[in-house]
Amino acid sequence: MTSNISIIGKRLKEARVHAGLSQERLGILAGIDEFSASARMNQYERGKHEPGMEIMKRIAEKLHRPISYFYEVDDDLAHLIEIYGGLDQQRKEKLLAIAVELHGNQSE
Amino acid sequence: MTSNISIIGKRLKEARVHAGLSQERLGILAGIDEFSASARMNQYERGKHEPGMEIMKRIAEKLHRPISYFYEVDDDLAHLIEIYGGLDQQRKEKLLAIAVELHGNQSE
DNA sequence: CGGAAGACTAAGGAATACTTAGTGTTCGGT
DNA sequence: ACCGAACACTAAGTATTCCTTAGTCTTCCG
Repeated sequence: MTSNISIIGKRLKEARVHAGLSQERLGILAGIDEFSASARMNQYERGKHEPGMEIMKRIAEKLHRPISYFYEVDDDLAHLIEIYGGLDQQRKEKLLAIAVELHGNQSE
Repeated sequence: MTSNISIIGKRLKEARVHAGLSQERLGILAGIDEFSASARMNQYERGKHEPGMEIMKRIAEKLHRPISYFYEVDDDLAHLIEIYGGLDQQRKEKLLAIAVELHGNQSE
């Protein structure tokens, strides 16, 4: 069992397992034809093929993560993105405001 | 002149113009062959074709943004990602800690 | 064991991206 | 206004990658 080669595969697996879905089921939920869902999702997860953005958007929805999560290579940033996606609107705004402020007083 | 159809195109253009680069120059910097750099970058920016993740990584580097920035559809989150990318390590950690905390006291 | 469920793969046909060879467009200089 | 340069943009064909099909392999549990 070799380690994951692609970032998309790594993120996909983490989020799918967390959601308690099989590769095939997730693919079907995302609108992939039932006869190819298993193969396609496996190819994405193993890094054999890269999904297009349209299907990736639908997968992200079903896994309750922002789409950018699946493309981020930095684990800390991926984590930040994941958390942001789970916040309510008020806290999203607050977090963004804090980020802007942190950025501001870095420049001077 | 119609508006941008793809998210990648929109983010790409914003970041490229901000960096003061031409489509061709950016493509060459990202390692694309000089004879096709202009066409390819234009196709990405107009949403005609989708770049693979490898080339997208190199483009992101040259534009000093995290790769996830180019895939995020939510403008606020894209902004957060952009800011995070520009912070020093200490502030990155601080921001992530704040996010974790915000997430924590949301649950109870 | 036998069956079911999930993970995974090779191979070929289908779809998409990349290269080539240009045409538009904009703008500064004379 | 004209010219040239730089940049933006595009059609079309070839090259490359993905999607579908048709399975195998593995694990688990009755």
